[in-house]
Amino acid sequence: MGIAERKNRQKQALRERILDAARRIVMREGFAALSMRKIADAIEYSPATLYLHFASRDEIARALCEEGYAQLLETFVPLARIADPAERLKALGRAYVAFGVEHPQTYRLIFMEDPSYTGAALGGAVGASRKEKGNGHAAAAAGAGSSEAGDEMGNAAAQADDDPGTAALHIMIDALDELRAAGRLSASVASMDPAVWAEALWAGLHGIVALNLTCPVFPSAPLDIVVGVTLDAWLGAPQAAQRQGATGASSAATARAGKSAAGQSTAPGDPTPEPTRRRKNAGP
Amino acid sequence: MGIAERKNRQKQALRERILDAARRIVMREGFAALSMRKIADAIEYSPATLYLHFASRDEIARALCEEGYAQLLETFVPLARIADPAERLKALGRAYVAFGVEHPQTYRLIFMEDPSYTGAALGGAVGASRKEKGNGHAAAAAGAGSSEAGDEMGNAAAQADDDPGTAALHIMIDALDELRAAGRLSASVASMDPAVWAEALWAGLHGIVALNLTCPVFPSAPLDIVVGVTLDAWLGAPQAAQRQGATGASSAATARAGKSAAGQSTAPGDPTPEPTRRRKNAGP
DNA sequence: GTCTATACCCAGATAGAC
DNA sequence: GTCTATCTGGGTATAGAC
Repeated sequence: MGIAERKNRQKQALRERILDAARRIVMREGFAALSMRKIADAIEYSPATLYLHFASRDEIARALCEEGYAQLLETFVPLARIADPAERLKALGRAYVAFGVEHPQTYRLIFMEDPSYTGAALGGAVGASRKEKGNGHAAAAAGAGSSEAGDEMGNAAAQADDDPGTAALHIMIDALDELRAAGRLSASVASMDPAVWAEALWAGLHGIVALNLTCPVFPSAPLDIVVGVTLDAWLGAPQAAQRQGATGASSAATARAGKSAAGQSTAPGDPTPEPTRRRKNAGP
Repeated sequence: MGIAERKNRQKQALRERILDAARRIVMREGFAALSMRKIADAIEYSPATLYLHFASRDEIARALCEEGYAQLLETFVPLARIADPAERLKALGRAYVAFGVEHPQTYRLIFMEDPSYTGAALGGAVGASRKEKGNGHAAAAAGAGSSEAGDEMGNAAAQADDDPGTAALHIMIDALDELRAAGRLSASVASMDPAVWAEALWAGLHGIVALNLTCPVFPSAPLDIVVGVTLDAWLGAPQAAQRQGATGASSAATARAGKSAAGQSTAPGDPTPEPTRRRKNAGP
């Protein structure tokens, strides 16, 4: 019967309208300003109607988070095809920072707001490249040998069945594994546990984005420079360790970062810019 | 006349009680849960009374921030006396992370909440080691040569007249300058702009703390290990770059980090622990 | 200085008419 | 399915009595 299906379509359509409105509010005024009333107002429905589609404001927030992770994943996917693992990883790092800078409220929501939001889309992906899932917490420091086990399901693009957040992180982890397998890590970090290495790099990038969103005096140098320096520090400035006189940048890779991280189009298809700095009280 | 002074003392005392109560609420339930009503309730005064001491909730928040920065500075001061600049910088880094982990809500408030809070206590300190104050934003990348200018007022401990936040950051920057002057930076980072280097290191540490507070799956390895790896990456694992077989840690320095960052006493005199993870709705 | 009382705002969520 | 109306509870801030 087509009738039930049409009703279903309509229901889905309204659900999308709700999420659209919610996303717009979050992008404009930040997550704290998101309220059921405002959403209802924006879509010209009564507040009560929202509860026919979402059980609570929290559920809407969670849906927005998933969208955010998917959005981040989308900017990663094309970069996953870069052949050279080091270049790929650098491109991913720059894209990660660019995403945070271009979608500050989205980034805040999925990575800086609430542990339950951040955790929802991350099924314990980090630190367990191909280890068992379990809470690898206890003895993770002694797991350097387990990373070259089987290769089935290991390819980045094939992980789309995971949730987006996990998939995005796997793209990074896979690149790291390749890099390690190729023995291309700079001498000073080659001996470390890859999982720790990955988390430390992630922290570095997250720190750059987070400080940029919250700390007015950061960075004093252009953002791309700081990003380039961080990537070089972890991935190793290609070979020549002794070049001196270069003040801020280290290589062509960093120079390119200037373009890619500052420009607005890291990946195709994001129609919605968010205001760069959040004002104290965004509302009128 | 002693009468006016006594009244003044009483007024100051109540002000302190207000801040005490506010601090306790923030530590227990997070900044978002701080309200005038709750403070008034805690000190058994009427809400209206609070407005005789603070113009708004925001003013209370700002006062709490200053306290937070001062608290952070206190944990830095004793470490500023470590002679070796590399060791000093590592100790500072570990203390920084330890502070964030031990006082999550305080750290959130001063570094992750609102740009105006974070900016209030930071008079443009970063990136301008001894340069003029002005917004060194534009050409900061070309300033590698200006760091050994004059030494008057350059000593870390002498900067107590600055606001606490700035002073704390200057302690780190000074250590970096010394390290650079001594030519002790690892080869791969020796050629960089010190200001950029400092900001990137700061971002790395901030990222570790921030992810630890917000991302449930971070880190999978013990925190101290990740901190140690980050410090080694930026400060250089002392000399031996080729040691292999060490899985997570790299040196005695990292091993020590395990103790200092995990233990509860980085600095003397903080009486108030905060719950480690923030629950979604902390209130009953 | 301190209180009570209150004005005025906002929120999330639900009951029950249509 | 959608609405109106409402419950319940929170918040900032102020007026005016004491």
